[in-house]
Amino acid sequence: MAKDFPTRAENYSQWYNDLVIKADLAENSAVRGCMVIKPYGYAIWEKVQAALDKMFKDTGHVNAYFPIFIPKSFFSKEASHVEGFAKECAVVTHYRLKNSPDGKGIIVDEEAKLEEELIVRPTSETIIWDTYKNWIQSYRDLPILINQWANVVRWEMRTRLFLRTAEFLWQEGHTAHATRPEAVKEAETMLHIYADFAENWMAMPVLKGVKSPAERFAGAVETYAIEALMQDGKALQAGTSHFLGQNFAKAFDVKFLSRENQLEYVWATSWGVSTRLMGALIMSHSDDNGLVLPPKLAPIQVVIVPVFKTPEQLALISETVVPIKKALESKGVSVKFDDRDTHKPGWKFAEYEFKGVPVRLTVGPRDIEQGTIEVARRDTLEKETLQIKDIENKIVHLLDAIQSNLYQRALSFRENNTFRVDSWEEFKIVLDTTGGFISAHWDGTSETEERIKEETKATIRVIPLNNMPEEGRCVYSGKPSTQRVIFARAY
RNA sequence: CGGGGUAUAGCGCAGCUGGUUAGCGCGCCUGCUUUGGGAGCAGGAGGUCGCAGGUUCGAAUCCUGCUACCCCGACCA
Repeated sequence: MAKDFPTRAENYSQWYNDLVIKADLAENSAVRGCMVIKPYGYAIWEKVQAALDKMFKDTGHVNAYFPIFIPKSFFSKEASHVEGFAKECAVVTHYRLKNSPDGKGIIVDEEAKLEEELIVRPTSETIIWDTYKNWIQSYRDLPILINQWANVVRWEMRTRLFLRTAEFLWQEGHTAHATRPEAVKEAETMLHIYADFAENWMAMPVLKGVKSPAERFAGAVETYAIEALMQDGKALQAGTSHFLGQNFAKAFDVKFLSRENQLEYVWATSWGVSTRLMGALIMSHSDDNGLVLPPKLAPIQVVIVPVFKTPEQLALISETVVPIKKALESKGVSVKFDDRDTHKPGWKFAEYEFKGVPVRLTVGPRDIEQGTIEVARRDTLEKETLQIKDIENKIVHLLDAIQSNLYQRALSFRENNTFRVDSWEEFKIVLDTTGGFISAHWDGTSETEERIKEETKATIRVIPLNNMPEEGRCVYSGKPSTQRVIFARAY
């Protein structure tokens, strides 16, 4: 048990906060609401980026970069978009500072006021569509399949490391298409890529679906989302993909001549995942002993801890261990051999366990004598002593086993915490006891959704894709319903 | 932006009904013994007590103003 670390049962929220800090992932900065992502946390993010970036490129997308500043006037061009973001924008109004007349410090030079204020991007649809206008004249210019990796700013009232910060890192894809079906298909393709990444890299099962109109992205015709269930029974929106229709094309006047020589508006999508995925990753697998990382995203997959008293012993151990390290690395496994003599083995065990390193190998004098090695896995905390022979292949298989065990564990947690509910009483009981996903009938109106939110803080997380039609009565209003939707309290 | 709270060593805190030299735990440094689950002992370094002003012989302690942060709401990827 890690010292000075709360259990999940004691206080889930504090457990999360402490974990992020003590596992050295991130910390609060001098700027309110903005985090410093520390090297270990950033290394995980880089793995996330690398995997996603490859998936995007494999599906024909290319990267580009657009400005961090957006002229204020751009924002007002799409009505629902501005309404959605206006309340959380950082605005640049001046471009120069000067020495304060009273000699104390430095002040804004009022003479250096911008003609037009600049918004620090909360998302880039507007600047990008203003740009696409110049790039698109013909159906031959389409599709445009661009992604950018960037930082964005949303001036949130209350922030939490990774889950909600005023500045965050993300990728945003912005595509332009000649036809509606092609754009819809793009939005769905990207949703499936996100789900694939969540499940196969993060080992995090997700529900795929569309958002209700009330939860839809500002400016979208349809918002697709992947939704994951955290260990405390709350839902987390892990990624969104939007079919934007022709809303932005109309707002920015982006038209093209079709094959039929018709002037038409362009169809659009946008899609994104953010550093919030880090929060999802942490809350999906970690335990009361600290972080638990799926091998595919762990910066260090295997750590080797030598047990030694003298430099001679360490040299002897190194002779055994260094070839193992090289053999593993040649199989694409990242290995750290921690031969520091400034920390004791017990300290290192605790340290790497807390940081979620999937596999730990321990080699000491006993092992050298007997040709063995101790293998400890982080997910189950099991230890066993194995013969060194063929250890590389055993480790590679173990990493795969850990990856799939984490997924299975998270999947059964979700299954055990998903409830089919048919009465309002039961609906409230589930929320007040276990939490989790609630599959219930909904009459399809925003009024009912709003009432449920007011009374229980639960919202519709997704209307699942490929939902089976089912006659029923709305769990709240009792009105006829044609399908079940997923409710939960959410982050 | 409403309601509550806090500010003292790198971190977490005590001291605060005015009174010596501001203390404790963790961490850090040195030495010796240790090293297979966060070692022990000894010694040591580290502070404009958030900022500005006031009361007083004397202020971390009392008063006023400011600032920052935290918690609970409203808002949210």
